[in-house]
Amino acid sequence: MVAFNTTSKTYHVKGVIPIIAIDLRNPKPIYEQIKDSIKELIITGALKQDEQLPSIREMAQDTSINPNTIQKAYKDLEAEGFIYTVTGRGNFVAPPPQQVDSKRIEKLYSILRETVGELTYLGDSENNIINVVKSAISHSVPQGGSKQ
Amino acid sequence: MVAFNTTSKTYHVKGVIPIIAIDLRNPKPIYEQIKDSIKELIITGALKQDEQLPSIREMAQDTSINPNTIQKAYKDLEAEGFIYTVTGRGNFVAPPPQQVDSKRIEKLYSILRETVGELTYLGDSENNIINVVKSAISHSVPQGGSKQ
DNA sequence: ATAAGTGTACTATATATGTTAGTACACTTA
DNA sequence: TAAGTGTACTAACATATATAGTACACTTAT
Repeated sequence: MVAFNTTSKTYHVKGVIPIIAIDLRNPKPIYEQIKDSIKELIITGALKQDEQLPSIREMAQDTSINPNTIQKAYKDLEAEGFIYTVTGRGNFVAPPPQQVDSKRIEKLYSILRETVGELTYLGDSENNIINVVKSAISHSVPQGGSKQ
Repeated sequence: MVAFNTTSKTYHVKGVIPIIAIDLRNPKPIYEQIKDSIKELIITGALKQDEQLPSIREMAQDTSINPNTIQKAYKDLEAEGFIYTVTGRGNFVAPPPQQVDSKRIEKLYSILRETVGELTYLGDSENNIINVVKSAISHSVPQGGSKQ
């Protein structure tokens, strides 16, 4: 279920989906790496609504990451609406957002502009950029719909 | 030349261009905010090649930010190729990159995919996203060319 | 009721990062 | 020589990150 060396670990859900890729050399905090991994699995539809996530203790055991660190990741994800938590039962994938979160969207637009601006400055072409964007859109799951 | 309250400052270059918007409430480190501001001015063409940036001491004075923090921002920007430094003279806007930095581009693609993925998940439309992207491209300065 | 498995809430400790403060030195320009 | 550059340190402090350990509340199944 788990494979790792000194610096990186890959953790699987249901024995199949690689849910987490942790790189201890990566300056990004571990709890952020966990958040990013789970967000991506939800966004791409690899984890479906109401599906149960590994428990804090289980994931901590299997990855040798401290339970407090896992808990922080889950707490953040719940605050951001990606998962919901039921005490005594566990953590589950939240339904896709029904309300438009304009604040978050503006924040993401800001990141988008920065990223695209630098890509253009580095000499990347509009075609290349648009292709990456369209591919990312087609691999995401909007409004709880299915994909591909 | 400077306007600020307790939590945010705006610093100007040549008395006109707002070069830096620092928000002390922002969890993003100050030196990162400085880097982002200067990168954006270079990418959008507001600062031109070989143009001199404010000296470390001057900017530190005017913003009440510690010189060490400014220095860190400049050092990073030089390492990333956005500016060049001449001891005894100052910091200047570097020429646009001639070599393709595939590693950086892949990193930016990764950020792009994450951002676009979440936007799609939040229910934003392909049209909206593409429009933001195209607008960002048109406001950037590729290959040292002029703009608009 | 009990046991096992959940999440939650603490305290404490160690380490890394960010920021400020101060000093000294080398280089450039006038 | 003086003034203005960048550079390189040390020191101190605050905050963030991660681990360790403990205790408690809730849920499910027995």
